[in-house]
Amino acid sequence: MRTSKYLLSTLKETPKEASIASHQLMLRAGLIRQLASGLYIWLPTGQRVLNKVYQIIREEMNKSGAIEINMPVVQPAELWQESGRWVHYGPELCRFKDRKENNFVLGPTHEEIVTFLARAEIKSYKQLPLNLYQIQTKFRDEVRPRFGIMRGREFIMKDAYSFHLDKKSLRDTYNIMYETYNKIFSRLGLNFRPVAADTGAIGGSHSHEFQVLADAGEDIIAFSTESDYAANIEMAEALMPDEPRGKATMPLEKIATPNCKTIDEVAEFLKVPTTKICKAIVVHGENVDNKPSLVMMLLRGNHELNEVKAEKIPGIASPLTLASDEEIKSFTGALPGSLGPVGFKGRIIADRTASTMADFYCGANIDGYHLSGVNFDRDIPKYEVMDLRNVEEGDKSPDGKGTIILKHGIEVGQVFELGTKYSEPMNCTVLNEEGKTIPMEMGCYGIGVTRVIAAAIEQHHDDKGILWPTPMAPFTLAIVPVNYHKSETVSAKAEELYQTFTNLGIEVLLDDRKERPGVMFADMELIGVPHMLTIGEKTLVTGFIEYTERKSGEKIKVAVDEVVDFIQKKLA
RNA sequence: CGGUGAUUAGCGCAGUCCGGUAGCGCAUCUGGUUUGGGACCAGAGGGUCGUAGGUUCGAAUCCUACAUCACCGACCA
Repeated sequence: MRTSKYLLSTLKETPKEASIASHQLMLRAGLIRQLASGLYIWLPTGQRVLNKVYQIIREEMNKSGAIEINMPVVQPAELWQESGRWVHYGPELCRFKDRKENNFVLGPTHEEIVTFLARAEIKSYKQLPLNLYQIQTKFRDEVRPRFGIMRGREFIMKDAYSFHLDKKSLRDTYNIMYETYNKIFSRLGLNFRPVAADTGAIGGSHSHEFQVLADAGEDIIAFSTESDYAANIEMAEALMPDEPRGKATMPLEKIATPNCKTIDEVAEFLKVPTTKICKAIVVHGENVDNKPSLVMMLLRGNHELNEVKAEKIPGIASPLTLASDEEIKSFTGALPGSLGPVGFKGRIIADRTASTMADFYCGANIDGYHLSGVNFDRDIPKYEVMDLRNVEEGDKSPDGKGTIILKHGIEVGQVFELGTKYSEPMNCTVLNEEGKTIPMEMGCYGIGVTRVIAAAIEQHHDDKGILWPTPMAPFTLAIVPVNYHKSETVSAKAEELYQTFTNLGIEVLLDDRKERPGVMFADMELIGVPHMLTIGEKTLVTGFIEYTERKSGEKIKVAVDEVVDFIQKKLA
């Protein structure tokens, strides 16, 4: 490719809307342009990177035995009604009507469609197992799209769906996909970790996420200092503290805490640490007489409620819903800020750590008052104990080995065992060896293709621009001729090398613009071409061409007639 | 969904308080000089000032509504 015939579209200045490195660099290097919130156009350089990622994913997916298909973005609502997600998915699912007033959705994922396909095409266990994949556009109407391509509304995903006669076969394919994902992300040059994960809106039982470690990541991953334990914080179990609960020594007393709403305010006012205060959160439980019952969750003052854990508790409304001020007032007599378990008439669930507190402080269920000297059993006769909180750094690792450390991660892939979550309601069945009709076991496996690119840049950049891992780079070699338009020697050599390398199948970008060298160097570095040859008349007459490695910035003088060998060795 | 802020040339911004010919830097185009790290000189083109109303002789500027975009927050009791 020649820059003169290409759309380079680099920017000298950083657009103001971009706050993280990958977003800034993707705009500056001319990979993407924003069309509207969460919607992006892929420019030629970005498209080349996408193609690289597609290629690697296809190679590894095909090697794993998966078969490529393509399903529509626009999907009929009926299938979503069958699976139950028409009601359950929420406003992220973009719905619309066609001219005949039929309901449709823009596919945020494709379980319904692939299940429709499987139930029509697969009749016998002899056709199983089968793993189908596609690389295709998804639309999710995110509440808050941000960080450029990292959380867009429209994005490209590789999604695979596998079908099985039994759970063992499903687990086999799950393990194959787990290994395939390890291979794909390794080939892409990412520093990543597979971690135990929640199944979220997709549903199912067993799941891992593939997380690229980067400070800009929106997820938090819990690792053990000693073992290979790794889990999304949503899933990481907080163990029961080793130290048993202390004895009750203080009497229960009511104390005025005017204008103290938050734990911090109460702690400040009473001059006690937040670890001595009990936090009460009231959420919706099961419906009673068509009205939600209220459930109080208790946490130690410095801990955070883990919504995923809370939502999974039987009898808790899903999605997790906080009770409104009015509901709380009419049930307890007080507003949030003064709530506590003593005298609370509903179900009470205490976090494991909270359950070991003694002589603690909590809201009195009277506005402006708290209680001191509160103790379980004595003052709170009936309560359950469960794991409700987020783990924190320094907690004991759930596998008993070492302690927890937390890191930010960008989720680039996830693998699920779905079981029969879709096949059962959608009647996707097969005849087994005994001729009996049974629902197929299903797995699903996704890679955020566009997000992979943002994640790679987060991990690989410097103050000059992107440092692509070679397999992802839009071009492998840049040729920068100095005075291309003046010096016949320079232009002849540049053209000759351009032809030679192109014929060798190397992706070369020849910068034949009428620009000063500084401009060309800056652009090649910004878009992150891993290898660069600078062709200048001065070095040429002394028999050398200068090679620069993007990553290290190291410059090497290479004899003119050795340059082709030199580059080939570099790329080997 | 809540909070904050923004919207003026392709990009980054000034002008708005105090109404009176729409500006600056970069980018673009032309000519010239330059050519190993984002050059210089001279000239040129490019704007429904987010949209719709209103006030006024006159609105980028004042008022009202709406839209779009960004950032922060969403477990706080």
